[in-house]
Amino acid sequence: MQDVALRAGVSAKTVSRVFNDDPHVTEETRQRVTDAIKELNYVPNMLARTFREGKASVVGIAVPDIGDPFFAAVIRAIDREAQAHDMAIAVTGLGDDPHRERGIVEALLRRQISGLIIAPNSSDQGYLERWTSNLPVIFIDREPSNITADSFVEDDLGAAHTATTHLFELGHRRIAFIGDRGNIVTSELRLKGYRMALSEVGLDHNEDLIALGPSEDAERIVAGLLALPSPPTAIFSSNARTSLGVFPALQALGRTDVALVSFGDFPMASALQPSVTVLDQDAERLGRVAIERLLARLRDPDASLQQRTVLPVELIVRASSARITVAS
Amino acid sequence: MQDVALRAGVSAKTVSRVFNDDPHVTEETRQRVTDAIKELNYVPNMLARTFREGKASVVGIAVPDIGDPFFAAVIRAIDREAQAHDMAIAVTGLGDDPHRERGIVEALLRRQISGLIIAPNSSDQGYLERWTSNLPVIFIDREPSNITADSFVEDDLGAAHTATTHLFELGHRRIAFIGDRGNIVTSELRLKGYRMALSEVGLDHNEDLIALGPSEDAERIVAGLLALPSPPTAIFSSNARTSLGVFPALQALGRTDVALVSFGDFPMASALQPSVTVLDQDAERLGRVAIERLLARLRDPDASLQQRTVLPVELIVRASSARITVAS
DNA sequence: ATGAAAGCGCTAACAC
DNA sequence: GTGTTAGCGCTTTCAT
Repeated sequence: MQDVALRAGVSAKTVSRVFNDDPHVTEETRQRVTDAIKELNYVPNMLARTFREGKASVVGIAVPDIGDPFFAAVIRAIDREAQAHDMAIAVTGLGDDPHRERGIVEALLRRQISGLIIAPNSSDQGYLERWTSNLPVIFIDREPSNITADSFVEDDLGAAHTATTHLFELGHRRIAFIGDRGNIVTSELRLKGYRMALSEVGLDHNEDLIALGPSEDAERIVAGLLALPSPPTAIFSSNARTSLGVFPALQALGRTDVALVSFGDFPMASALQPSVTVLDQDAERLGRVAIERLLARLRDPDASLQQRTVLPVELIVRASSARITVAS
Repeated sequence: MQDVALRAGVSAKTVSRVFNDDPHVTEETRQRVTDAIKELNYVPNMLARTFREGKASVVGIAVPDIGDPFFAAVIRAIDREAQAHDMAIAVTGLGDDPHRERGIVEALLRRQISGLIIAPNSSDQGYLERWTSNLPVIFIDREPSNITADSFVEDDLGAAHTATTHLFELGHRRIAFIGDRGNIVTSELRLKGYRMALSEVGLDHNEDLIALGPSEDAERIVAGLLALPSPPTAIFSSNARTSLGVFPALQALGRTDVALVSFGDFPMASALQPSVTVLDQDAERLGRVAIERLLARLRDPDASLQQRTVLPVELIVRASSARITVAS
């Protein structure tokens, strides 16, 4: 910058002014500076600027798995909006181990990001307390624990309830629940919705029909369920990751007659045979509302906004839960 | 930091030393400082540190579409490795318009990132010239244009050739090519491989069988192809995005008898009926080699490493290109 | 309209 | 083993 100033015969401050479109610069001076910038190929050092400002214009994003189509879509939506506001996004995958969450997230926070959007993995975000005073934190997909912050979550309990009831109404009486460990609290809510629905219609809780395990084990889990003395006639797969394993497993076993509902849409769900009934979460919208709230908090940290927002989840009925005859 | 120093009765530099595990500190002093840090809840300002160093320990990643399962997987692989090296990743989506590439990428570069991994969209990266002198830039998925840099690309031409030949050997004589505009150069290479294969076996180039258009239009495109006087008996879909549209389109038309090969694997490809033959690109590996090269360049900018690496693409034959009778 | 000085938080270089 | 000084590139404040 000094070089530019020298070359243009002005002070560093004037160069700075030109860059920031400060109106208090003569057109002529501006021109001289602009030329010098061109000639020297000068590029302002963003790092110095953000350092000075004490905040990087970067939105931090932490999700369990960047590769998950759902989160990938969320990230894309956030990126789009961030770009429009000259902000960058720093993304980090939390991975499977809840104990690593804190370390990974704090590594991000140390970078003085201007805000954080997080889909947490662990069941305690108390560690964020010390950061939230000067940093907007928005929770998505999952409620925060041991801390208050803005959150946008799906109606896990309600949607699971809807799906389970849907299967019951089709005549199913033995409905299995398959979950993984990707996101413990969310899974629990969905399990709760499932249980609640069964209770309401007076179906016994049959714990054998509840199978939790890593999504890679889907095939084994499905096989186990179907080998039960009283096998399920329907499966509620509690997230898209498991569904990606459950469907092929059913297919491999030649048991596509077993009804299936997936919590979370996934690519090709409608093209499979049978097409798969899903609870659609609308990742795009989730990302959008999260970044919008983040920007709103940045503008006015103390604005009184509804803290907890539950986004509706839509049941898209397809062939995998068609009204078919159910063996009793 | 001053506060901590004061409280511990030492100088700022000593605090810095403690943080950086400088061995030249008495155990006792170290303890006092550590205590003070705890008490004051002091968190070192990453921004100041990186500013001082002149480089942010951030890997920039620019891809056409963050939501694309392929790129999402690449990003995940990079993130994993970056985390292990205490680096963050700043991701940005290039979008559909090649003209916006430069602006979006330079916005990233201005942040003094320590390296860039880019899957470019436009056909001219000359604008990167001025940056490459102090910044390692790694191209993935696509060769750079008008600039030399490390690159890791798939064997687009060869794989397209393989797929086309594969279809020919199954007896197909009218093989359509469907492409989109997501990544122009890559598409062209694949088209070239397709044409080359057809030439070699002495098949006329029938331009009617080559359909380019946005992947959202897949249904219309497929319908158009099948409505030709001499419709294709096989389709080569030149990327996963289009395949995601082509398959459902074929299904909707009740024409799953038309053979299909997809350049790029996609979720559920093996569970569809018929399961879809794909050219698998191994996103995971691509991300890994890219970040590894980036780190190598960071360590030694002038190391002599093979600049252009072509990664093999594997043809995974499934039912959609089974040896079936082909109407002539 | 422009400039001079000071400082953001940190650390390398050099004392002591 | 510890402290002092200086400066990274920029912008805010206050002069001029």
